[in-house]
Amino acid sequence: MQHLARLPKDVGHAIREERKAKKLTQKQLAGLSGVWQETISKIETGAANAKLETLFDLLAALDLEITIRDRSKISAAELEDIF
Amino acid sequence: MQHLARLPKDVGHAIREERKAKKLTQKQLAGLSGVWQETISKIETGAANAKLETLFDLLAALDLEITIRDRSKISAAELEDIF
DNA sequence: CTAGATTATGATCCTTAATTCATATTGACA
DNA sequence: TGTCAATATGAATTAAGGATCATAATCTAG
Repeated sequence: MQHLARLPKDVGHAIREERKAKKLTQKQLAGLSGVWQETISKIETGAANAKLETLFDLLAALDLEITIRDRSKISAAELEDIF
Repeated sequence: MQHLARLPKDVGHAIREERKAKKLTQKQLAGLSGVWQETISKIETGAANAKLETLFDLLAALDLEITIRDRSKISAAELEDIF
């Protein structure tokens, strides 16, 4: 799965979906990432405006990365449909 | 162009490259995004650990978006080579 | 329904980002 | 080289995130 994000809350949603897809609880992700469960909760629900470092700590623990690209680009989801 | 980011400084580099590709000065981007020139400088040079909201303000002004995906995915750069 | 796990929320403390102003450094170019 | 634009840096202030603890609310088997 790939997640498009244009707003901070999109990031929270993506984190939650990826965490659940990997069958991890917030507490487990906290252990893996070094970010507190309470903080993860706030980020996932959109109640926090996380810092980049915190975001990347979570992404690394979930084995995720981000790509930055023009909005006009053909979406990767479309490419995925092709492959 | 597409930029892979796994660390905060990668984001700064991407912002700088995209800003220059669009022939904008930091001051102009500041005007478009509402983020101060000084702050943009610090983010681009990696001297800041920006907040998500600030990042998205800059991305929106540059007409960029981010996607979150598994690290193991075939890179978009590779797909771009195909197309 | 109930117990235990999971997630959310609230308070305090500490740290740090962003703003703002001032200025220094660097870069481009006539 | 000298000048002006562009970028970087530093200080002070304000605002907000993250750590931490406590606990409430919610979800989920059994």
